[in-house]
Amino acid sequence: MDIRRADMIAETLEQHVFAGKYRDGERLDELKLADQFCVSRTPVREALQVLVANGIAEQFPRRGVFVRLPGPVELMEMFEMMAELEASCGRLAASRMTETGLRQLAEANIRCQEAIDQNDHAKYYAENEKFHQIIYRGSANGYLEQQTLRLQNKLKAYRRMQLRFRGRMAQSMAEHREIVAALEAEDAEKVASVLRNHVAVQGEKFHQLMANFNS
Amino acid sequence: MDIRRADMIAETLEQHVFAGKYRDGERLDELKLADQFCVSRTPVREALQVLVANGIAEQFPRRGVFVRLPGPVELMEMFEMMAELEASCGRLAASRMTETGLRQLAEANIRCQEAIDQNDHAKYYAENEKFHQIIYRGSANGYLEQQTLRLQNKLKAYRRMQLRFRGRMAQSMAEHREIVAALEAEDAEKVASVLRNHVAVQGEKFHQLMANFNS
DNA sequence: ATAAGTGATATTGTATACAAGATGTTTGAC
DNA sequence: GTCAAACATCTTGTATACAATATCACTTAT
Repeated sequence: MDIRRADMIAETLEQHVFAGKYRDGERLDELKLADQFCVSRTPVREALQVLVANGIAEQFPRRGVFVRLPGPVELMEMFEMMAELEASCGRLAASRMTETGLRQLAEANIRCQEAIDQNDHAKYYAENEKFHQIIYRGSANGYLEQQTLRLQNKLKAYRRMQLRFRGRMAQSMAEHREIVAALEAEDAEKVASVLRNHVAVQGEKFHQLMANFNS
Repeated sequence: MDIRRADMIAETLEQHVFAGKYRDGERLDELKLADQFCVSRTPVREALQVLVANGIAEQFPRRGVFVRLPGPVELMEMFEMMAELEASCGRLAASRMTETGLRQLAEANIRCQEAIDQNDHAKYYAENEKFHQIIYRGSANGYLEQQTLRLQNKLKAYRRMQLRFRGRMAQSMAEHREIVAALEAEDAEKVASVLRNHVAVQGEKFHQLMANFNS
């Protein structure tokens, strides 16, 4: 699909940054990257512009482009916004979710439960992600869905940690069931509040991890 | 500040698109733009990459970059998301807004009222914008604030129309007072719901305009 | 007359060349 | 020995050159 190498480079770099391959503030050397990707500086520079536009890197004129990883404060803010977006999706989905959507949610939940029974963290993580994405879709607002997916993707790397907490998967599962029940009852405010807390707890768990890490 | 012409070009192009200087689907000719800005294609191309990354234009490999204006459906979706974001800001601001913030809100409202008394639409528009931005700031979440500002800016051109409705300014003003009262009472849910409706009505008014326009 | 094929043209994508400012080092003065 | 200034080097920003593909017009065959 993508003939443009610049696009492929942008995508690859983005993944690398999210995967933690670069330290915060690290300079993205045009020549090195050009060498790495076996291209000239031109497509690399176009890719860097995209990273900067997406807030993944920062540019200082005539100095270069530098990786810009979110600090603890910004991360908490992102988690908080994620909770708000999910709550909004849930609120709208309460009255808009189709039968098909509800069925998909039930199916996703079954697979989540399977993952718990098998103690398969990776599977739970994947199925949990799908569960939430079905709700975004259920908002019947393509723009909101897209923006929410973007932030979900940005937080992916950090969300992964928090499942390690003892009993978190089981609790998360119970919350899923509560969410589905509220959606079936079309109780918009209930859906919103449960979802908000369900997601916000991730931020708090993450905060805990950070605190433990620093002590 | 900006030595990079590519950045200036990107900003200018963005403004031009928002100002309606291009039709939907119009191709952004690299050579013409290079000529217009008196530069080579290189900085123009880097600017176009930024527009594409920001969703203002779409790129088809080996075909070019095309302006991508939101259609009626996407616009309604954007307005709806705006209402949700404002509600979220208000919810958080209810418990976080400082005394200074509340005072600024009161001052902004005074200037809004002045604008109404003078029947000065432009002034009302500007002061109303500031009023809302104070609430974003009041959320004490820099990330959320930034994202909300971005969407507010994107919708600026379309929001302008809806003030033309008879009596809209006065009604909007009354809602502002209700919002401030709820913020002072630290009633998070009340703030959220009033703000949501206050913003959502813009989308509905816009919808009306579109319908009238098409008949 | 229409449709398919072929060639000319135009436009994008990438590489290279050049210009200008930032960085780092050496030299010299105090 | 330290600080500052001049110089060398490196890196970014822009222009130009080249390669490859899409577009369009024209021809030709059915």
